[in-house]
Amino acid sequence: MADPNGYDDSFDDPFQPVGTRIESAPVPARREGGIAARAMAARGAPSDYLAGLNPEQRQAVETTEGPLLVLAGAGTGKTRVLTTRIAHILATGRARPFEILAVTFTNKAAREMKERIAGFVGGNVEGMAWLGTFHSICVKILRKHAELVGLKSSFSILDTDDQIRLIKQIIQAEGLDDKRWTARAFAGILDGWKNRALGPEDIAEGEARAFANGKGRKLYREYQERLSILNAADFGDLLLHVITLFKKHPDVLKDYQRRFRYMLVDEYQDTNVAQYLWLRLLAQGNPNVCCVGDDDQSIYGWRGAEVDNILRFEHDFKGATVIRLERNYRSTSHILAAASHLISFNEGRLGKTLFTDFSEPDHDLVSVASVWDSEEEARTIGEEIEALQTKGHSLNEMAVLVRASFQMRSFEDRFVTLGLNYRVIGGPRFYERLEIRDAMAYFRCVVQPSDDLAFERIVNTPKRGLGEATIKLVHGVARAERIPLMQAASQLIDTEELKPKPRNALKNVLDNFDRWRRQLEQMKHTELAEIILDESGYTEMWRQDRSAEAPGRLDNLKELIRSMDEFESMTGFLEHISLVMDRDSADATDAVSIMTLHSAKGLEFDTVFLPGWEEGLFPHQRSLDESGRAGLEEERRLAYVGITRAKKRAKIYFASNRRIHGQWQSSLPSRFLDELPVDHVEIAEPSTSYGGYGGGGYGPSRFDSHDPFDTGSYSTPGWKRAQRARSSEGFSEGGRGYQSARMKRQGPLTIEGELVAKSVSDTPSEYSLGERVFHIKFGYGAIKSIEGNKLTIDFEKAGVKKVIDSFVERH
DNA sequence: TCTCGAAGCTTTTTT
DNA sequence: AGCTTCGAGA
Repeated sequence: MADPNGYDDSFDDPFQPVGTRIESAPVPARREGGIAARAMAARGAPSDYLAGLNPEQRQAVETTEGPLLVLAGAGTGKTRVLTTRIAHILATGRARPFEILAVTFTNKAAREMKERIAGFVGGNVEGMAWLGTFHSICVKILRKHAELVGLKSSFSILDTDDQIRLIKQIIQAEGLDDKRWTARAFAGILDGWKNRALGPEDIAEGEARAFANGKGRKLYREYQERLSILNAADFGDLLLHVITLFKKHPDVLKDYQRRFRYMLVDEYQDTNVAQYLWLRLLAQGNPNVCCVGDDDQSIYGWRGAEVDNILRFEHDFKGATVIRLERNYRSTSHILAAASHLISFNEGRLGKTLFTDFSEPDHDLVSVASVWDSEEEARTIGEEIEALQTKGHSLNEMAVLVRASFQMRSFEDRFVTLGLNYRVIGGPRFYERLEIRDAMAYFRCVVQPSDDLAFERIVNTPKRGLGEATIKLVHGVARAERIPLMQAASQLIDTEELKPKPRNALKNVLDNFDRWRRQLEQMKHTELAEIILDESGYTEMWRQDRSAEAPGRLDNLKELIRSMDEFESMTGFLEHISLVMDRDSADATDAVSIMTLHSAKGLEFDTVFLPGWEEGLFPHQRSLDESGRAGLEEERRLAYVGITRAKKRAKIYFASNRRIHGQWQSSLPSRFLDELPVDHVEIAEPSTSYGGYGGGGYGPSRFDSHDPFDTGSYSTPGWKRAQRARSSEGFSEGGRGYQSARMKRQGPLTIEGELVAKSVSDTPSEYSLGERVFHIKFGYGAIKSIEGNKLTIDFEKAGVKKVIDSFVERH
């Protein structure tokens, strides 16, 4: 990324800060060799980039004005249209690079788009400042206007892990049983709300009550307050804050509306309500919105995507043009026929019919094979891969696409024994690893002393004897004084609340951070990073660790520092990481890919293996339980995505027996098998002696009597969960007792963001000299001197001690 | 405060 | 079955 800080307008961008309205946009001096200059130089020869487009694609590129929905079926050249369109807008001088907003969902997609545009325009895409993910664009906007939504421009971005830990604290602070009401569960609910752009005040009463005996709304509110104290935003907030900003500050919105002359959204079927609202606000000033997507490939409903957005496009954006791209350039006619027939079982589609000229008599039919269990499945697929390999097919052109990641294991096992190269895509990501997150927490504490979550993570990693008891004290001070943990800790070590051992340990940690913070300015950030990990004892901790993973972790830490080198500063690096959690795994070796169907979207392979087509696994039972018909349709789209990944060969498998959660279960073939067109499918011969399931062969009649929506509903996990939830309601009014004493000191929860930065001396103690007070640990005593919020007290039993005022009570 | 054994969860994933 | 998380004892 050329712009590590994400909010640095070094490009030739006449951005006007809020308030200074641009009445007539000044034309900036064009930089020699800049993207616009080059693009405009290419003007007059549009045929260059338009050549080779089919009529529909060309129309999609040239319909620049007004709302446009491009329904791009699988393999119809969607990305090509998107990038050519941008090139076209630039080349015809309709807009300058920084006047185009182009949104994608993943960083990978953004990167690819940048590369391809660069290909058209000749190298330099720097000027495409507003090409990125929803989130990265929001961050960019927010950094500029943070104050308007109650944040400071330096706000940090919480990842899922931080979020869960924070929620957990809030649930505990509420005195709720954090087992019954798990942080994870609430995070999910919260996510749902934020995806729908609902603030604490907007959620429906019923929904707010459903969690934690009606405390849902309160928890939400408290969570948001904590975030603002921490000067942090979670992923959902990035969008929501921008929406709020746009709504409350029409002048700011207007600036952006004016700036973005053309807007493009990729994968529109994956947008959620918040993203839709975001786009709508921007589009109010300017109708040139082009959304590209495929309703048949909407597979992220479970994380808030609204297929409705794409289905309603014509309604929402008046006068919209709809263009269908139906000519498929990827797959054989058999594969297309299979996919099309399958997806036709879905209702409520916008409807596309993919076609291709790519049809030869020797093309393979889509194959369906029955196997005994997952081991045989892996064995069979392994053999087929080896057979193809001997025929000269590249492993890179083969992929095993599974429904759930636990299925990957049997393939890995098998491929290892066969000595077959494979790579797993989408496994645990680099930046999610424990050691990386720990290291990052150290860096975060250095850069942002108020990053409580980071501090908590590493105070006692490696072990320093700073256990729960000590942390609780620090927390107490922080909460009472409304200051960050580190600041609270530094106050605490001036007193005698702590025993000498933890006190020294804590002092040591704080001194270290102070020193590192000073070094930050003098030293190269990579060098400092190494120093931090060394001096903190973190590296040493893993060196001492005798477990098998330890050496790998040390390698990862080295890799982390190496990757920091690409960034200009620690801050730039941290920003990048919080938004870009993926890592380029540009691996040159020839290998079979193993991945989930979800992560396969957008990819293509000559040969695709689709194992595990069994009822309960695919379609997944939980999807059916939770979302009924809609769930089934989404699963079907997933099947469609799977099949359409194949260029030449699609091979489907189902096992009669599968071990799920350690339990062997016999399984029925997926209903999706019956939805494949007989003419384009062959039933593969059982490759091993005990092939086949139950009665042999699969027949369409099998499921006729099998309505998934009224069978066995009393034993499904969903029903059981519902039962459990119901029975638990009512008698969990507990958590009384010690809670009330604690609550007293918390005071009002409405806080101005600035209070966070307040230092001790500003808040004089409410106690007076000579006053008799009670301290939980030291007992009764009289105040001898006051220094800010630190009191020196002569205790009747414990003698003279220095303590913090929030730990004593008047008596 | 740390370490070990027991007890719970396990769909899909990005930012 | 296997991984993480939690609670009891050293």
